[in-house]
Amino acid sequence: MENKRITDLFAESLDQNCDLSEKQKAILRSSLELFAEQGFTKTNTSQIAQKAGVAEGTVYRRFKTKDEILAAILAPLTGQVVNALVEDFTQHRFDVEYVTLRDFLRAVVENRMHFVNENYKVIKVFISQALFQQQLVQTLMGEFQKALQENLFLTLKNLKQRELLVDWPDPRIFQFMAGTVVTFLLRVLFMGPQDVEAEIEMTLDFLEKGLSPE
Amino acid sequence: MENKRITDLFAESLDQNCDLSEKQKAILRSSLELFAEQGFTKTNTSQIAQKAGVAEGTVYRRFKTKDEILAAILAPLTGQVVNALVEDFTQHRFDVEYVTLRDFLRAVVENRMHFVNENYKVIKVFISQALFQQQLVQTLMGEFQKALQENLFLTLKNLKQRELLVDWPDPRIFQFMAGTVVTFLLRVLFMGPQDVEAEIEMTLDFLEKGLSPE
Amino acid sequence: MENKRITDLFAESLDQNCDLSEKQKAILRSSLELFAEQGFTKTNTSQIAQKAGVAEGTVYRRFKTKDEILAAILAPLTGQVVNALVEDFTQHRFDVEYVTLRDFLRAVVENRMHFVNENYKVIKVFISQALFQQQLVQTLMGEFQKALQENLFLTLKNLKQRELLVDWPDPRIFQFMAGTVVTFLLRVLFMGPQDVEAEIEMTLDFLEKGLSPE
Amino acid sequence: MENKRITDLFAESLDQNCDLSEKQKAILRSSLELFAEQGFTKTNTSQIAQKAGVAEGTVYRRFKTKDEILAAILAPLTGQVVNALVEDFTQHRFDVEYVTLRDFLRAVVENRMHFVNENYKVIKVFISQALFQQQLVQTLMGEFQKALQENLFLTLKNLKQRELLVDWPDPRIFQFMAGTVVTFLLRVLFMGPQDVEAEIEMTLDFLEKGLSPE
DNA sequence: AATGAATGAGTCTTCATTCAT
DNA sequence: CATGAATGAAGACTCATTCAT
Repeated sequence: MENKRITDLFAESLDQNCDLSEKQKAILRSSLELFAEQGFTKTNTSQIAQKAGVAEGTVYRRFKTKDEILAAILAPLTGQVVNALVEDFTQHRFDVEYVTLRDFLRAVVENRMHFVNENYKVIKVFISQALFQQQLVQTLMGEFQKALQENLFLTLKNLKQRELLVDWPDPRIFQFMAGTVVTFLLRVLFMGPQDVEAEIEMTLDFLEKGLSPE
Repeated sequence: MENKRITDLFAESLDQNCDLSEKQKAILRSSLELFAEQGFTKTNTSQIAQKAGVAEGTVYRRFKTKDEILAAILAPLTGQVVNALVEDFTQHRFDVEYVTLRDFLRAVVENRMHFVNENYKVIKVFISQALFQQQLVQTLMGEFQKALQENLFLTLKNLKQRELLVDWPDPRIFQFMAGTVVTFLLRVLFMGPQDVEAEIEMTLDFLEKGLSPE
Repeated sequence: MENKRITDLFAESLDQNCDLSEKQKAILRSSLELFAEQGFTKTNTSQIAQKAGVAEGTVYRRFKTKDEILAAILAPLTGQVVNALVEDFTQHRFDVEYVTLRDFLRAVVENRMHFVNENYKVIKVFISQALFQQQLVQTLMGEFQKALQENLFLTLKNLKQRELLVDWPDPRIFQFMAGTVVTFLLRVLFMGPQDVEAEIEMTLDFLEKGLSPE
Repeated sequence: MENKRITDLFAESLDQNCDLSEKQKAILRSSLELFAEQGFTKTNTSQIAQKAGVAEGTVYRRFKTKDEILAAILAPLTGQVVNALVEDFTQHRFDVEYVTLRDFLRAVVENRMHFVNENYKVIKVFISQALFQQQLVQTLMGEFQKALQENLFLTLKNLKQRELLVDWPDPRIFQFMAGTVVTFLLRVLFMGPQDVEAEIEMTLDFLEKGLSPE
């Protein structure tokens, strides 16, 4: 299922990365924990080494600098994940799968909420860094825009043609959908994982109402 | 206008604070600038002093620690601002001013967008701190909840009674409205100030549609 | 009486010093308090100013440096006081006054104990400085030796001639007498002023026994 | 010989402390040297590092703060030493060893003079700190009192029974003996190590005379 | 004369990074 | 490969001293 593909991003990403030894994986896992808990700058390399159960020198065998650890953690986000995130909308399935607008909205929003729930630590670290590094956002957004164009927007076009969706510009529609996920993200970031099931129906009520054709 | 009350928070806060000398204000201004640009930990006190045009020791005359500078910058946010942010909705005006749902939504959303546009630097610094300091969010949210209860939710009740607003729980309605502002905020944070006028009407279209009575 | 002359050295010294304004005296008084409480290096000029009730700049009007304050406090010790300390033994009085060895010992020891009791703060500051400044001790000892030669040792000679005192070298006799005062001083330094009357008789018992002719 | 047990405290303490590396011992040695020469506050960490031949950061690997270095230097004084200092007087030996009062006095005073001579730097640092930290004295004195009660005072009792010692209260007798050592200490502190042999006999003459039974 | 804000050299301390073992 | 002691550059903070008002 596509659900699988986009959840638990970090653990999977570690497992797939075969050129990392067990210790090196431990280092990244520990780093993520600490960065998410205290922030990047407040975390020092001795804490990382200790939590990973290795010597401080060992950290520097694979990662030449502390920044390289951060990069290794954020890499999946800017790499394969963006694709996974929009991959749901490949043309071949929307006719069959999205019979109603709500079906479509549910697929998109629910999946992203789960993604947020399961990867909020990486996201937290990413955001804290992106706030002060324009380039991080640029890169991610560039990838994202392209992927949106080639996938989500095609689906939107299809829905509009079938008169299941209001006839507004694609970016605007995307923005409103994203808004509900972002709101959910904020709650997760500041209060920990939330119950998706408890949120999803009311969110769909609102989006369906706001995005139905006039 | 109430518009004035909630915009350009930091500048106003500096002006009103009479127990700050010109140099001390310069220090806070420079600090905000640098914190928003590079983050708190990446900014060192010599940069602050240099940018403010004072000696490093001068920074420490008024502010005993670097953290105290940060606190002085964030103080207005958790203090007067929360109240100002919800103060607009005092009972005595909604009958007169908010003839339609769109009137109400416009007042709320437009004002918040302007606020975001003009104070995004303080907000950026606040968020970067709040990500790793639960307490900051707790405090702000505590204040915010109370203020919402006593102001916005009363207005919502009134609108529902007049059948101008869908009959959903107050927090859910607030969440959707906030979602659009938060989305706007993200754009401002990562790409700088945006054009409110260009955004507002389409946002209102969406909210009005999604929040009208069934 | 000579008792008066050597007690409460510091206050008297301040009063006699007519070229000091009231504020300047307050500065010295506060400094002594603080130096005796926390030590010289742990006391900063702002504390001195605050305790004296003046501005920090005022401190530097009369005293060019912090060290100069210290010097002004210790000056009496190396100046007039040494003389006062040995002045008791001027030749013209010992025949009359010191009928017995115990009379003599009592005069010397009791007076010094009172002196210690009433000036222990200055002494404390002096010792803490002298520990790391050979020169301070050199100066004081130089003065002291000379004064001893010209006064105390003459008395000792007289006592020996009258066969009231053991026939040991003068410096050795002085050393034993001083030893009892030094022991008293230590108690005062570390535990605050002591009861002289409670100590004096037993001390005299010991000294009289140890210094009587064989 | 018991002589060994109480002399050259600091060097012995370093050697016995196996959890200190050579560099760490060098740091403590250099620190003691500098503290004794200039005082604690006037000595900075870069001086310590330089004198020890290590980098400044190395100082802070083992000792978290500058104060911790001081504590590490003074630790032996308040710990093992007090016991060693009074341990000489265990009951089983005084009958045999101290045939005369002078034997006893010689053992006590001579040993302490040697101790003072060989450890005056630590003592100097201790005193400079104790002057402004009551607690240091409290701790040391508490230990000392107890040890005196259980050792020295027993010996005094025995000597009195054998009518070799004047029948005065124990603390008073101790005070007079200590007085001669303290006087010796002062000379060492302010003028460097002294010749014990040259002092001891005349000191014993005096003490023996002053403390013999009437 | 008095003030107290301003100064900046100097201190303690941290921590990313290196390297001999 | 792994270790962890060693490094030293850099940062937060202090405080004696100056000077315009």
